[in-house]
Formats: sequence, C-alpha cells, structure tokens
Amino acid sequence: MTDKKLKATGGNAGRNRSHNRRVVLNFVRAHEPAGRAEIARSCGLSIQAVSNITEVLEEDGLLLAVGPKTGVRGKPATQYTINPEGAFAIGVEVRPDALICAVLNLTGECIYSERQAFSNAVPDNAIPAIKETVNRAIKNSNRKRSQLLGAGIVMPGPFGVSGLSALGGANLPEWGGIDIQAVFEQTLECPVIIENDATAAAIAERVTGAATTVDTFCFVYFGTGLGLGVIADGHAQRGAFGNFGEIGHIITQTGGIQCACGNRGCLETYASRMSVKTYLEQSGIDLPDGSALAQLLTDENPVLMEWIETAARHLSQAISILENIFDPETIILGGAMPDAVMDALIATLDLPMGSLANREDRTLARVLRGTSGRFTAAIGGAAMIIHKNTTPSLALFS
Amino acid sequence: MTDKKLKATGGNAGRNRSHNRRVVLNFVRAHEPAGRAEIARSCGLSIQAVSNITEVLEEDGLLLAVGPKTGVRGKPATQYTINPEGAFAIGVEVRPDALICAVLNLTGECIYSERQAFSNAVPDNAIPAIKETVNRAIKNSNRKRSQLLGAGIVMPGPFGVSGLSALGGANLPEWGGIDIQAVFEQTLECPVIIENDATAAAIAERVTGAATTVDTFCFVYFGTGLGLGVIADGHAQRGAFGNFGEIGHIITQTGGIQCACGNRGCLETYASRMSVKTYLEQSGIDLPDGSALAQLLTDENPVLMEWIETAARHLSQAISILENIFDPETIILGGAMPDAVMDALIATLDLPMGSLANREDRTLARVLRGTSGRFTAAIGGAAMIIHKNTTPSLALFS
DNA sequence: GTTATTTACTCAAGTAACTTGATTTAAGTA
DNA sequence: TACTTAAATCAAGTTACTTGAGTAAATAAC
Repeated sequence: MTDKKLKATGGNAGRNRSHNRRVVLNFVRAHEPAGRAEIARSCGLSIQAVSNITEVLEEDGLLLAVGPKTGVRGKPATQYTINPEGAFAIGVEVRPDALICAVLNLTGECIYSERQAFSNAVPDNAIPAIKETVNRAIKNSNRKRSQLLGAGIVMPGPFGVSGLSALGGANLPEWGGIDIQAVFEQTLECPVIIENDATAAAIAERVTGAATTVDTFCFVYFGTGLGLGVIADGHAQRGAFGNFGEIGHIITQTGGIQCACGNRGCLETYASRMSVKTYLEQSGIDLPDGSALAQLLTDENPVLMEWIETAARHLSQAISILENIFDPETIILGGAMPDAVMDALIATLDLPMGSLANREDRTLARVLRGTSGRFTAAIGGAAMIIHKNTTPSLALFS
Repeated sequence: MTDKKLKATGGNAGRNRSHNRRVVLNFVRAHEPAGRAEIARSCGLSIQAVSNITEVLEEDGLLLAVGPKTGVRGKPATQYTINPEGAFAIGVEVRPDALICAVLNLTGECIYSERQAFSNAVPDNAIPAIKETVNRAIKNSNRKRSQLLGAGIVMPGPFGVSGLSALGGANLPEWGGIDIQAVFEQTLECPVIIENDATAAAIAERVTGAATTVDTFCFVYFGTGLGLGVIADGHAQRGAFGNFGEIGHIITQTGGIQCACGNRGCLETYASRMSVKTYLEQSGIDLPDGSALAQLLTDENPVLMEWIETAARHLSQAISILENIFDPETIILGGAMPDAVMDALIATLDLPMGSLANREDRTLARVLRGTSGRFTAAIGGAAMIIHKNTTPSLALFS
C-alpha cells in the first residue's frame, strides 16, 4: 500500500549491519534454538561477525541466550532464541463499522486484543480514535512504548481506483488522496505500515501461524469479501499500486450472481462471509455472528451445507488457478470464518489431480486452514511490523 | 528451475561491492545517460563511492563515458551509458524438435541468432549439440569468450511434477532427475541459468523490450502452449518449485475442449499456437509456418477470424484474472505468434471496465504487444543473464 | 583415566568499501 | 569580470566484516 516506489539502494557499512541483523533474526526465528557457528554457516558470515551481531541483539533484548547444546562432540554451543518480551508491535484493523486492535510480542503471540464498534470511519473520526486505541493497548498490555516496533494499519482495499466505490461495499472512500502512512507515523509517533487485510493475514501466518518455515505460499482471506495474500520467497507481494490480490472479483461463473462491482459471477458472491449471510437470509435464516454459523454447521443445516457445496466448487476453481499460477508450497485458507466451517469447506474442495501441485515430493497438504477469527487482520497488522524487523529485504547476494 | 533454495545471506564488504555495481548498472540501464552525482542521489550512495564504482565499471568495459551534460548550471556532468560491446550473453531454447540460439550484447541487442532442427532432444544428444551451438555462436558473432557473461537455457516446463508427461506434449521428460544447471555450467564453462520460456520472455521484455522501465508487469507467452512470466518489483517470480506461471491450464470453460492434461476447457486449448493450428486444420486449412498465418489474417480468413474471436474471449478472462491478482502496471502479450495476429487478438479483447486496472492515473495501456517471433524464448535466455548482471538481488535496504 | 579429537568461541590485528570535508573544476548568470 | 551553482577529486576517517592464532569444553578412543 505504501505508494512510495521502492528503489534499489546501494549498500554501505551501516545498511549492511542492519541487513545482517535481520538475516540473523530471520534465521533464528525459523530455526530456534540456534548456535552462533550454525548461524554463521547458514548466513554466509564469519563466526566472529555473528558473535558481534548476537551480542548486540542480546543487549537490545531481541535475542535470548538459552542453555548450551549437549550430546554432540565439541564445545557446547551457546544457543539463542527470539526473546518474546524484547519488543512488541500493534496492529489495527480499520473497518467501516469497527476498530479492531491486537498486540503481538516478538514471537508473534497475541498478548492483547480488543474490538470496538465504530460507526463512521472517516479520517477525522478514526485517526484520533486509533491514537487512543493504540495508547490504551500499550497500557493494557503492560508494555513500554520504547519497545514498540511500530504499528500496522489494516484497511480494506482497493485504493486509488477509478470508480472505487463500485468495487465492493467494504471500502473506505473518504481515505483517498491522503498519505495515510505519513499521517499515522506523525500521529502515532512510531513506524507505520499500511496494508490490506489479506496480505496482512498472510504475513501473520508467516510470523506466527502455519507458515513460519514456508517461504512461498498463497493465503486466501475470508473477510467481508475474499482477498489473496501471497508470500514469495519470504516477501509479501504488493503489486504496482498496492492492490495485489483482488481475487474476489475473478469470475468463476459466466452470467452468475450479480456482484456489487458490476460484473456477474464473481468468486466472492459465492465464497465469502457476506455470501454465506446472504445465502442463508434468502432462506429466512438470520446470522447474527460467527458462533451462530458454527452452530448451523453442527446442526448440519441443509441450507448451509448447500452453500458450502457451492462455495467449495467455486473455491476449487480459484485454488486451482492459484496453484497453476504461483506454484506455491501450499495454499492457506483463513480469516473471519469459524474454524469448523473452514474445515468443512476444505474437506469439500475438489481439486484436479492432474495438476502441477500434485507433486510426489510434496510435504505440506495442498490446502491448509490458517488462523481464523475476527482478530485475524489486526493480528496481521502487528505481524507485518514483526516481519519487517526480522526479514532481510534482500533475498540473497548470490 | 534452479532447485537450490535461495537463502538470505549476510552482507560484507565484497558482496556489498558487487551489489552496488549492479545497483549502478541497473540505474544507468534505465536512465542513461546518467551522471555520477545523479546516480549517487538515486542510489543512496556518496558521489565518491559512485565515482569509484563507475571507474571500475568503465575499466571493465561495462560502462561508457559519453559527452558531458550541458545547458545547466554548474560543472558539466560526465555521463555514462551501458557499453553495448562490453559483454554479451547467449540464450538457447531447447525444444523437442529444435535448438534455437541467440546472442545479445549488453544493451540487449540481438547480434546473432540461429535455428536448427533437432529430432531427439534427450540429454545425451542435446548437451553436446548445445555446446557446439554455443561455440559456433561465439565465433559467428565475433565475440571473445572472456566477455561471455553466461548462458541462459530455456526449456519448456513444468519440471518435477508427478505424471509430468500428462501435462502437455511440449515437455522433455528425459531431463528429469538431472541437475541441469550444474551439467551445463560444467559443459559450457560459464554461468548458466535454466528457466521456462514464459519467464525468459518476460525478462527479455524487461531488458530490451517494451518494459525496460516497468518494474511490475505480467507477460503472457504464446508458445506451443500458453505461459505466464511475472516481473514484480524488477524480480522474476519463480514459484516454490520453479514452475511459476502455468497459466495455460487454468480452466476458462467448464466442460470445454479436452486438453492433453486430462481436464477440459483449459485456456491453452483456445489460445495458443497449437490451438490455432488445430482449429484451422479442422476446417481443412494447413498451417506450415507463421507467415502462412499472417497471410490468412491479411485475407481476413473467416475461420481464423472466428478463432481470434474465441481466443480473445478466453484470453480476456485470463487477463482480467491477472489484473485482479497481480495489480500490474501493464500486461504484455508476446511469443511465437505473428505481430499482426497478436495485434488482432489484442484489439478483440473485451476487458471489464469495472476493474482495478481501470485507473485514472494509468500511463501504460492495460495490454501491450511485446516481442514476438520464434527467437523470443532464446533471446529471453540471453536476457536472463544480462538481467542477472544488472539487477541487484535486494530490492532496497529499508 | 588419560589422551586425542572435535567443535565453539574469543582476541587482536587487518582489510575492503563507503563516508566526510576540504578543494578544484567548469559551466551558466549577473 | 565576478558570482553562483553543481560535479568531481583528494585525502583522511569510519565501520563492520574477515582472518588467524589461541582457548575452552565437550565426546571419543586407547
């Protein structure tokens, strides 16, 4: 979402230093506990360099030295893990009707969350409310502001598109034309990342979910609509204008259900939170919240079962497209849908066997369930900050 | 295709140096002619550093000092351009029936190309033939081997998939289980990159085609089948197993034409070189080569016009999916299809207006025609080598 | 139980590449 | 002609990594 064009930047000693710190943190994150010699071998650095780096990271409270590794020959290695208490990040999801906030510690555990109804999310209302929320979250989670790595603000996309408001009801059109990141960095007095819900949720999965060691995967996010986040080689894909992953409006049925975007047969008219609500309402079933939906599943409600079948058929098409295009290690489904319903959906999928994804050496299932629940996007916002601080922006030097 | 897992690597002075050389080359490539102060500002380096780097690059023959910039106040800047004669790269496309070779100079100009029929492209036959071809290409293009940056070998994917041969007739199943890159590096005695045709063609577009200054775009490649290459932020997407972009087998018509992959209604049964050939044959029209196809278009042959209409309808679906998923600056169509036919296809596309891609601030057309012709993939192979040597592998430091 | 081997780690010196600040050069402008 | 602006150079300084010698602490072998 950051509109600033990323430019290739030259390196110098200082930037190299911070890059190497992230390389080390990223390695420890995925391989903890890890000894210094091991880190050095894997990261292509000298032991001495790693020694200096870990010393600083330990002083900064980001790494924790744990008991030495025994059972192997040679001097026992001092092993390091990420220090959960070393730092924290805040995520805020801004929705037209609510403000959701989550606080994660450095290992990605959610240590605080809250949801408040919010009637009119225009900038003038929302910005001060978010500032308050963030301050309350810091206080309620018993953290020091000095340890705050930053805030991730999650907003429904797409941004900067002509006729934007035609593209789905979940948008916040009043936020157009504002440098949102700059405004929040000034207001919140900390680094800020702005992102859409699906990408944020994907990053959450990478930081603390089913994909901590998966470098390349797709995340299909059930929000009001349907979004896609992709992590490729550990890096989130953003597209040229920050609107990567608008998967909800790919057409899976020519001449199908009328979508708010103007086209017919869009995927999200069949598979999304909004879709299941509408489908049930048409049979006179009201759906106040997630637990009601889970109950309908327990009851094997025939209308819901019908919806699952239809949704799974359309989702299968989309997932097959994703497998063919992205060649991912796995595809993860998550978001604002009860776990049981998500599991039922996944079980009902019908994926073609004659596919790229049907590899012999596959170690992960083709489709997994990820983090679900209504805090997913806010958690993702915080996860983006953790991710940024533990992920080198270069893939390799080669 | 390179199976070696890319790993985040720490930086040191030496790696920083080579990174910075690529940063500078990449900047000059896209902004030539460029002065040193200008480079320094854009790349986040000191003028002194850039001065040292350009000095070395000029000695190595990669940069060329051109006349000073006048008309502005201050001391005139010594400007640099890429030196076309400073180095060269070779690309080889391996097909079941032919070996195609192209040589590019450093600015991406094709300075030599050849095509030879080849009946049985199994490794034991093809490897020595490719070695010969490469040597001949160096000789015939009057280059010194010491200036060879490397060779890009282009092969039709997908690789390493169960039941691979079921996925289309263009594959080379005998190459499974071989470390192709290592074999070629040993045989050809130079750096080697292995890639599929679509990605190679996309990189060609970035190095020397319609996308030299476009950082994020999709390239739809018409080969025997249909492939997709994506450049995101200047980096080619490869997927977890090197099989990114198998767009030919996404299904655009449920219950449609039977595809060799076992499914029905795959995109490439409607839009590909093979598809047009089959379609015309069914009406008794034989298609020996590309110029015959171009002639049919000139004649406004009704069968071909029908095919174009159908193909464009299916392509429109796919392009709409790509726009929604990747949010690219533009989508480029290229490959083994006559320019005129490609232009007719593009003119016939029917893209939804209510789309992410329909931005007000759009500067590039939503769909462009790229490099076409039967040497496209081989040129792409060589372009990959140029690209690698002029593209920093890190996007940015912060 | 002693010695050998293996591996991790530390210390101190060395090095490569970038940065900084003062200075020079060469154009446009008043 | 003198002033302003901007690029480029020179020389010294800085930073973070590497190198090589040496130490420490475990397992393995005799």
